[in-house]
Amino acid sequence: MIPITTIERLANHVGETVTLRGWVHNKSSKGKLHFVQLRDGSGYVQCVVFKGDVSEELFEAIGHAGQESSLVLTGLVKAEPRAPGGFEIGVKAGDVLQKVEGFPITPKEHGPDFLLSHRHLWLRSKRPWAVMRIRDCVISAIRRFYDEQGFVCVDSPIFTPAACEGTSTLFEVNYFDDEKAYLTQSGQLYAEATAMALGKVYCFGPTFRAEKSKTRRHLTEFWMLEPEIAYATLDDVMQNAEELLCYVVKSVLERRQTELEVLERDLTKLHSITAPFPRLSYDDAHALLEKAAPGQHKYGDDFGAPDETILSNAYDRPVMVHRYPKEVKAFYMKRDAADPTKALCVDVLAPEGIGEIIGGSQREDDLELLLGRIKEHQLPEEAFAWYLDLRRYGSVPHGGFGLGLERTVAWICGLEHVREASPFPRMMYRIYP
RNA sequence: UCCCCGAUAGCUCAAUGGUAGAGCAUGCGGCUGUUAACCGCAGGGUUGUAGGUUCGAGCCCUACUCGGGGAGCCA
Repeated sequence: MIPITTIERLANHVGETVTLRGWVHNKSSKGKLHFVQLRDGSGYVQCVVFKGDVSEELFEAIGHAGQESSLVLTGLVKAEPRAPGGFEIGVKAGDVLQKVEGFPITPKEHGPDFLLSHRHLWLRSKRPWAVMRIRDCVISAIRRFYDEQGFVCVDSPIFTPAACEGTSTLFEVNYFDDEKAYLTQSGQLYAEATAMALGKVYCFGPTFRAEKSKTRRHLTEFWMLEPEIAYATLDDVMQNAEELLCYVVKSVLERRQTELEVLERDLTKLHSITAPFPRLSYDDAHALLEKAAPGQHKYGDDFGAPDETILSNAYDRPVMVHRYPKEVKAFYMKRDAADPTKALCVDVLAPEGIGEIIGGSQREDDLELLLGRIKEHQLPEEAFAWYLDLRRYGSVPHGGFGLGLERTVAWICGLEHVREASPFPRMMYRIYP
């Protein structure tokens, strides 16, 4: 009985005859010899078909099988230095399930519009393959990290009755009677409720922003991880974020080396991601900017994209900027007792121009102060009644953060644009496929 | 919402206002070590849409549509 295996596991089968099931990634023929670059989802391997080794029919069929033809091949696994990847299959038998002609995505250059319109097929290319496998590794590392620390995954709802922060543009859903509903823009408020119930929690799910943003850092729909920790201070939140990022990067380096090579990622940049990350107060960050680009940043304003670029380029690892002026931050953030003009918040800026990958804070835990802010921001008080209950019954210091999955993956993979970090990216002018 | 850029063969692009081209892909043929193979032959076009200027528009002008990059805002 010939074992069926995957390309990923070929190293365990050298010298054996195995069966692989996959697709033609590329092919070049040299008379009585076909080189088939086979892909099966787990990897890529070269299969060599000599005319004398297989039936006349199979040799002909493989000769006419274009890119993405589906086929099953059986052959001897050899270590072969001349082959890409180091292994090669000496094909003895097989079957072409479907012969394909004219697969649109050829091994040549393509523009972003064409590729995005063919995303369902583009995913079969090597780059997306590597990115999706790293994305998966990031997700599982995140879950493992929190699982090991005793966090409970409790997901927040996607439909919400009101805006979380009251500022962003939301997607309206017309379904619920007599009441407007929206797609969530953050699961945080609900995570605060579950943190009061279960202690240490996180939610991890899709998030929607209807902002008319058109940059390489923006998606209309993206995945966000939001841990929330009861009895945590801002320092605890920063430490947790730092540990998480180190754990995730280490995990990718250990488990996805081949994929990082496919992406030609500079590994030294990932190896330097170790604790401690630089911690910079807003005031220090402003001073740094004044020195680097005098007059560019106005004290009191939030940092713009050019400011963030300067700040992140100053370090070889993510930089944590904390204690922003309260005016530029959300209503639910607690004030710094040492300086009431500042909020106890932190933004983590990834290196290499990806920008903010984490935004977090210690939350306001005082009922009266929180109520005052809701009024100040002219938010609908009724919609926040349940949220205020959390400060009415056993309020404690607590905090958490939100991590943008696609931005994190884009940073780790060294991608130009976050859209490549999403299997089917949704953007302002793109909903297909 | 604002600023900048683009749209020509399936793809990536070229074409001084004067016969619309190349490479790749596709099909057929050749080749026993290819790595985006190579060689030969073949098919492939309402130049995004609508209007205008001109003897003549892929090229100049106007509007629109679609897309890309960036700003603001954010993860």
